[in-house]
Amino acid sequence: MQVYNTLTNRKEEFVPIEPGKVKMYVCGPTVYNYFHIGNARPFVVFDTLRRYFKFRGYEVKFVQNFTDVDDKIINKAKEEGITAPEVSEKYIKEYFDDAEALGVMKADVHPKVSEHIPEIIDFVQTLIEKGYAYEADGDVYYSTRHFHDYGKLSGQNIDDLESGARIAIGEVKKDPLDFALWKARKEESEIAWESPWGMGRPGWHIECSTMAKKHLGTTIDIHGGGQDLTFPHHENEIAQSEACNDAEFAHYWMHNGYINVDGKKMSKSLGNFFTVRDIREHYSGDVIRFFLLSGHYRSPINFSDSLMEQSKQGYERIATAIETLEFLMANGTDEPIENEADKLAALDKHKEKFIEVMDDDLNTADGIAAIFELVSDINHEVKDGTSKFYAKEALAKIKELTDVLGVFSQEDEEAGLGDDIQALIDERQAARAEKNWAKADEIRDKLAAMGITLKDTPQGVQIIRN
RNA sequence: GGCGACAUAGCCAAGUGGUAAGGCAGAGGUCUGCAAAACCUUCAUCCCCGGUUCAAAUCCGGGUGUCGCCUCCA
Repeated sequence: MQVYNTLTNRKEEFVPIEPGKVKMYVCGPTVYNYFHIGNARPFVVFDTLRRYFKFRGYEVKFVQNFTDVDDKIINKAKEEGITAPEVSEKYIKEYFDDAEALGVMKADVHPKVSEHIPEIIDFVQTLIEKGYAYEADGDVYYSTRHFHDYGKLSGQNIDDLESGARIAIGEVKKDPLDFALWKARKEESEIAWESPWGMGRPGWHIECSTMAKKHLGTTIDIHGGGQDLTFPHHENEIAQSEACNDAEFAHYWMHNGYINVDGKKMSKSLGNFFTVRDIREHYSGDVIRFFLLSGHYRSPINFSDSLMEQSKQGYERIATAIETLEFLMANGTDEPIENEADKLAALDKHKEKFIEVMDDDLNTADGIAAIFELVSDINHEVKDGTSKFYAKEALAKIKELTDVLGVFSQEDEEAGLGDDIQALIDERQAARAEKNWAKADEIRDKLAAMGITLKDTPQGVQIIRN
């Protein structure tokens, strides 16, 4: 498999550290709010990568952190008059709610900063001992210039960076490029832990270095995140981890592109963001996921109502095919259709195509196209009805691929039809038999208003719940 | 100022040297009591200019435009 590596700015053949195994670390959310669709992109993209690796036979250990100690959380707690842990707990719960809707699987480990303070302190201590960090008034800073590889990920030259860097008020850094590993507590009310440097809390970057090391070891295969984390966050992680561990931190750095609104990056500060929670009011998590995978993960994608609508329509095309096959599994013929086995075997070319394009740096846009072509071939066959067996096998072929993308994989509970609804359907069938079209249509409209769509097929009435 | 990305049909989006995937929308048709779904047909020469090549959307050079990172940010 080829993967685009930000470290080298090109696609590279993926070679795992341990054959057959992949160790992945993906930066997770700071839990102070519902996440927006821009935040959702890396969750979905790297979940898809994880699923694809599994599909290809790898054993994957996937770690995604929760940043539950942070200025934004502290501020939110102040605003709402509750404690910081209360804020983070709430939004961790909300994260799982939205993530589940998006088909994002739970990580093998979801480490929290608050549960790794001793490890973080040890990590910082080691950096101080090795001369990469220094304490100043209860803060601890990383001496960026001591790390000779600084800038290797983002392609920045340390001297060019210098001119843009600033020392904020209250900071006591020796160099503008130095960044905080540990921050001294400013107010009594702030959440803080004891440390060799007094009461305080970890800086942002140190947590990922520490938690990745603890749960995945000193060198990992893939580190993922949004493009905006490349600098400074990931650059700093490299500086910390490689200085501390004397080992390469990650072999492959993968970054997803942004979600744009009217051509501009969606961000909290611009206020042009849409939370997944809100979008879910109008579109299912599955459709949102389908939308996110409709372009290549490194390309920016626009978000808008009409684009969501387009994605939904495309999604429906696959959904309809699945529904029809499920219907035919019960209502198709028992007799095999002509050349059934050959026709099923011929469908495998789409799976081969799917693998070919997904192997090329996770080209989900092409992967979806392969599924569309598979659906198209199946629809062609289904046009005149098929056997139950064909329907079952064809459905399995679609599901095998959609499962990798993480769509159509959630079991929708098969709630039985209410007696009243079944009665209406029976009544309509009777009306149709009498050619009482007015009455039949009236009942169909009535059911439609209740969210039940009826399709009159040669195999009988197909009932679709919306 | 430094670093980087992108520009393909009405819309979305693959394709990075051999003559434009796929989806949405639109138009016409088949099927259907009507519908829905499906199926068939139809719908681009790839921002501009120059170059390399037998051959370029794809490589090189120059423009133009859009966006991003360099500050919290997925």
